[in-house]
Amino acid sequence: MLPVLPVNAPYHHGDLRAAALQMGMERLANQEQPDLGLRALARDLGVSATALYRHFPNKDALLDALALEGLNRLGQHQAQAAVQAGGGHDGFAEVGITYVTWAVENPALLRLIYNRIGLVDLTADDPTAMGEAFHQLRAGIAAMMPDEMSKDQRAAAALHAWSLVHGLAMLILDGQVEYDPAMVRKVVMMMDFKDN
Amino acid sequence: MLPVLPVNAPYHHGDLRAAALQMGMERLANQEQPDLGLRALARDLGVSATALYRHFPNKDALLDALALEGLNRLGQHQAQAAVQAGGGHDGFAEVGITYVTWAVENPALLRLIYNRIGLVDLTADDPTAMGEAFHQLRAGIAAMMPDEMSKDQRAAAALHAWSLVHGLAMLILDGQVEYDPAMVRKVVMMMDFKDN
DNA sequence: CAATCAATGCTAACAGTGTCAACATGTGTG
DNA sequence: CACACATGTTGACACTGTTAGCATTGATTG
Repeated sequence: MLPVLPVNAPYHHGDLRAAALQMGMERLANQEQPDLGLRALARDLGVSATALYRHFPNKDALLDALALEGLNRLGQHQAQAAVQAGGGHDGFAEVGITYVTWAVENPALLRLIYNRIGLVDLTADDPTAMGEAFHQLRAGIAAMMPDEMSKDQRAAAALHAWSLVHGLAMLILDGQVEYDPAMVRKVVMMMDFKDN
Repeated sequence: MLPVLPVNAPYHHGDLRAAALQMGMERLANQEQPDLGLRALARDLGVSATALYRHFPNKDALLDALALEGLNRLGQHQAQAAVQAGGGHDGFAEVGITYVTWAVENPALLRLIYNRIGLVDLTADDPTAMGEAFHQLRAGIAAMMPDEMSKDQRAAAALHAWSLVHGLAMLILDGQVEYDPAMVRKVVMMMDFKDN
């Protein structure tokens, strides 16, 4: 939380952009409702509030950068879980459990990701970095669906699975459901794709 | 959006509390990202900003009141859907589809509900009105689970179903998934409880 | 090496917010 | 009628994001 001294200091006060992002990520990791205000961040960085405007056009851009970093971390985490878990129903369920677990361990970050993604036009011609990272996450989910399904079935099944784990994660994050790893496993394993 | 003249005017300027809530609900119904600021509301109500403090201790209390109203509407809507749909797998799926549809039609309100509920202590001795309304929604879901299940199974199945529809609704609201009623039906109908 | 220039940072200010204290006004009751 | 209380207003404070203008540092170039 104290001012961070970056290793690389190419400019007269250091790599402020990286320092700001690092401090933001720390807050997202350590606090349920982190204060990501520009002034508050700048204060704890030992810098004037307006200095951040040399690195981000506005507050939203800073939040987007944090969300992108989080999205990349989530994507990596999920991809790694996918190779470890292998295929089949149980393997896929394992990946879903991983998603919920990550959400529980990074509540503020996950919330930021989805808050920010909601504002991005995912159908734009020039896809943003965030749209790109998000697309990869989606593709990873779809790739795990059973081979014998038709294309439509796969799409529906992927959405079904994603909705389930995302909804469960959100309910836990919002405090409606007490977090219980055994319960999470039970609920996710319950998933089966009725062929109708 | 213009100043609202209440029918009952028991005090010298009218029932400001009801007028504020009504205006808030209108904004939640008509705008994706409604401005629920105290000053903005008061301005459009034709009243000074601090007047609202005679009816709500602070801004959060106003938001809570709006969320409670939304929660009650959602609960009523779901209860009605439950009696219409009847029992069984298809009946339950119908109720789930109703949930998603309501969410799509009331995006800002649903978001407010879940944002506010996250801040409520649902295990408190003196349950708030919101905790109460929320508990009823939960009970309604659990009551629809198949009779032949054990208590634990029923709890898991209820959470499974709730997670699915809530997650699907959230993904649509956040813009990751295009809203398509047929797709929603397909995804929800896919639900089946594997007995493991 | 010295001069220039762009990158980076600072101060001051503006509009907006939630909130409090003090004052004003209308309403109902003894 | 007079009093008390509920309600509404004004003014102020601390906070926020943001912009304009000025200062400083580091890198580049003659």
